[in-house]
Amino acid sequence: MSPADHDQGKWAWVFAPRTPNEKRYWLVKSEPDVFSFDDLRAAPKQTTQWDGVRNYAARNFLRDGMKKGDRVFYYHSSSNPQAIVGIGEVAREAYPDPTATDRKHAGFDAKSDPNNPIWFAVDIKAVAPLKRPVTLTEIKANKTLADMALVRIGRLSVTPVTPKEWETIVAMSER
DNA sequence: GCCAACGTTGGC
DNA sequence: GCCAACGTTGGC
Repeated sequence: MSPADHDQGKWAWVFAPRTPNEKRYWLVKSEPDVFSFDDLRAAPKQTTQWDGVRNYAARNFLRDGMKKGDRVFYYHSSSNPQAIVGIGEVAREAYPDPTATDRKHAGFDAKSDPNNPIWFAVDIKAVAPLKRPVTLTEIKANKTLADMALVRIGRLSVTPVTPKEWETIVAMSER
């Protein structure tokens, strides 16, 4: 798929050309029992390889949308409560997901040819925890956030966030 | 190309 | 633990 394939459709803005120095925003999900925001902060260089994405829509956001320096909300799923708990940044843009071509790895996908990979990873680095977590309940209760991809397409592990949504949630975390 | 069966995610 | 909302697979 080439970037031109993203020109149409609902998410075209996510892939559209950027103005100089434009930063975009994303949300990534992790189960805290598996890898929490604190785990990320404790990792070497506070950075981890964000691999294991096996959904094409999420893959496209990750591979074609995310650029180095973009900010990401770090969301804890399947936890109590489900909430955005921290901010990270894209430390390295998309590269072939090594877990997809590793026969011994649970994420192995026989369809992914190492010479023509299907699945991609980025590196995510911790920036700072939110002053307080912003819960999914609060997000759903806020009309400004009704169109947020997190709410609309809940099961995706990588979703875009608009600047307005970003601002709104950061403000919520500060009061 | 249609669609039923199945698998996965993740909120509840 | 249940189930809604998908995406994927494979028979036809």
